[in-house]
Amino acid sequence: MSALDGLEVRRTTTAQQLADGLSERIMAGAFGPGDRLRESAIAAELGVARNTIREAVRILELTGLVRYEVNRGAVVIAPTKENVEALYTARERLETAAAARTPSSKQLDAITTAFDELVKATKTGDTGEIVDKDLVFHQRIVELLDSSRLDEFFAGLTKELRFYLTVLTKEEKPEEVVVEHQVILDAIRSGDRDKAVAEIRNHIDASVQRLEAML
Amino acid sequence: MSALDGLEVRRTTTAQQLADGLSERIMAGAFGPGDRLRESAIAAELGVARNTIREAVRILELTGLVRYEVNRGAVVIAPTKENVEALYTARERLETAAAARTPSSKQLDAITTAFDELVKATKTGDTGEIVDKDLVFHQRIVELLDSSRLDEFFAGLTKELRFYLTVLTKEEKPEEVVVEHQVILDAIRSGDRDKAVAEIRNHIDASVQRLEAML
DNA sequence: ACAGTTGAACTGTACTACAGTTCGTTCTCA
DNA sequence: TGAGAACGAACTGTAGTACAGTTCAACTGT
Repeated sequence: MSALDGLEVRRTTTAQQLADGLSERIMAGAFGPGDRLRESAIAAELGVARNTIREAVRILELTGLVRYEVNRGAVVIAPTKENVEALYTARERLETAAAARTPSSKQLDAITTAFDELVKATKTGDTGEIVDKDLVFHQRIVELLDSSRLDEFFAGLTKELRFYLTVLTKEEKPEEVVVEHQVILDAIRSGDRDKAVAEIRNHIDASVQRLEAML
Repeated sequence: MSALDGLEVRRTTTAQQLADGLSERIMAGAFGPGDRLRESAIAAELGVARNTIREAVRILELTGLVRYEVNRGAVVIAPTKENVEALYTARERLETAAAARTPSSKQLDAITTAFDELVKATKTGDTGEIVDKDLVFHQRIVELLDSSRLDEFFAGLTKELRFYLTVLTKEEKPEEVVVEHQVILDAIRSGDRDKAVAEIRNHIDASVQRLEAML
């Protein structure tokens, strides 16, 4: 801990801040899936130049929240059946591969802590908070793979996942959320790798099915 | 097969074309790793506006070839020890997870075909060609995961890998390349999943070690 | 109903301008 | 002579304007 900790002066660009802001708004539902992001409108509203908005949107593309279509600009990704399936399949492959590995004690701690925070969040009843902690829990699982690149990739998926997870979580009782994750945590802690993999597969399959039922 | 197949008019933007062009040049070594991409210079040379170059470079960032640093612009990724390790670790996790799955006969065919093409390429002696086919072979393995999102992610890694692989391939006899891959193919075809995983791990470990020896 | 036309809205790209950063070089003073 | 300050060129980040080409929905005439 240095005396200068946290003293950091704007190590970021306007475009990056815009990207963050837009990202939040999109997830908050200000733009529905499939909507176009109109550059001039946004630029005018936020008081920045259009090219800056364009850069921000390129950053959003990087995080997977929007896709570019030629001459139509940026479009918010839509939760088609195919998208959801592709997303959850990738998740399943990563998490099960992760669960098949032997965790270090540090990693085990991290997962346990994440679970505790999830439990705490369910008590507040704040959906956003629950979703956040839910995602962190799964991120910690993926970290068992010991691969920074895959961690980053999963973090990208996470942004999209939050979309869907928010919907799911609103439909579900907090206790259920806790139980589902408790099972996974227990399986991992028990050292029974096959069980852990199976439980994760379960959890994800169930989510996909509930999601698709809604679409 | 429609009568209109292949009839497609410029379904792409200048920025995209620039990104493709720059991408090629970077891989051909026109820019060394760690070099900065100077916007005005490139814009002037190619006769396009600076903001268009900026967009092109953002696309390059998307494919992972460059990274942005605030107030320094785009920098070609450098092959530090950490980078190489992170890249190859991700590769190893994906490919071994893939090899642990049971291939469909179609997937098996695809891998076999990829191998045959690799063999053919080694006979031409053209390094670029060999590297291409090598990468395709591994891409086919990853496709065993049945996840389009992971396929795309791996394709991204591939762009970076080509860098390193070109170096490695130049140092290696074509017959060795064939043998190394033959072993993997055989293991997969034999249905012995553990062996397949082990051989892949082997192959990748060997590559990393040779690479790091060079750095 | 429907093919064709039109026009507004918007994207893709170019050009200009300037403040703020970075970084190598020169200058300064001990 | 050498550490550090000051300078300046080169470049990035952002703003703003302009315009050609595309999309799309409304309008038109048949």
